[in-house]
Amino acid sequence: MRIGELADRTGVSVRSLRYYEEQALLVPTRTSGGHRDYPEMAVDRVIRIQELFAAGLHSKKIAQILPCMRDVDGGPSEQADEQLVAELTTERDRIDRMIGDLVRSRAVLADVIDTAAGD
Amino acid sequence: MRIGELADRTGVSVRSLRYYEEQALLVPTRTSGGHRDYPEMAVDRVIRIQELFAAGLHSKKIAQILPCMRDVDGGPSEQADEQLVAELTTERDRIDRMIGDLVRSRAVLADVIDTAAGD
DNA sequence: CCTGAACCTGACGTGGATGTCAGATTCTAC
DNA sequence: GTAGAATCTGACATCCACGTCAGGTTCAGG
Repeated sequence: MRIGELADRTGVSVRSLRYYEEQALLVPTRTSGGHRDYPEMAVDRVIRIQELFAAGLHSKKIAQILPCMRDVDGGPSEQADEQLVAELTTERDRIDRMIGDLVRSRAVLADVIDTAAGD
Repeated sequence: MRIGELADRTGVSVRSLRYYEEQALLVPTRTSGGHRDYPEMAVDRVIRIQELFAAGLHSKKIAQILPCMRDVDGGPSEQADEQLVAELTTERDRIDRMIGDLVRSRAVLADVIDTAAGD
């Protein structure tokens, strides 16, 4: 599919999709005229990439993770080496703390909203 | 307490604490010589601020939220107006989606780690 | 063909929290 | 009072995903 359609279907901007290619996160094939051509599975991949960005990961690390993901269409993948596993463990722990922060912030907002409404 | 001690006790940099003052998130009193002087409750407040930053809120909105928080030492507070409640509701929903993203990303990382370790 | 929509590359701009450095002043302990 | 640590102000630097604009090319329908 073309880049515009992928953008529409994922809610991600065309600019961002070009950025993903630049960062080697999602490299499409090209039509004879040079236009980007994405496969169906790109939709899922874009969503995963967005989730990983939301979790505070940088594009370089995402590029390392993607080939190690299991649920990737088209079979298994690479194996994370020792170095990467160590880094991902650190990231995972950071995400755990971050989830805690979000849950507490969520509660704060809900409380402010409720206090204004019910009171 | 002095800014350095507050930084040590919260894990937040001195630079950030000065930024919080600039943004009216946490305004300390001053010693006769002009040094910042923070009360005990500043420790909790800094932690709350960090959590709200982690949740993707900007300093301007945090500045609006802080006076409306219930758990603030020193009694109740202001009431969020209709406009603010609407904005906070949007933010709350965004945080809910973000938590979902983080949980899924966390699972992806854990899976990559496990796959590399156990396989 | 021909036109308008969609896409291309390349480059520069942006926002926001924070790092960092310089030069001056204040605090603390002796 | 004096040295050295801590703090002060002000300004500029940084990171990084993404916005945006310019000028040109490709694509799809009539």
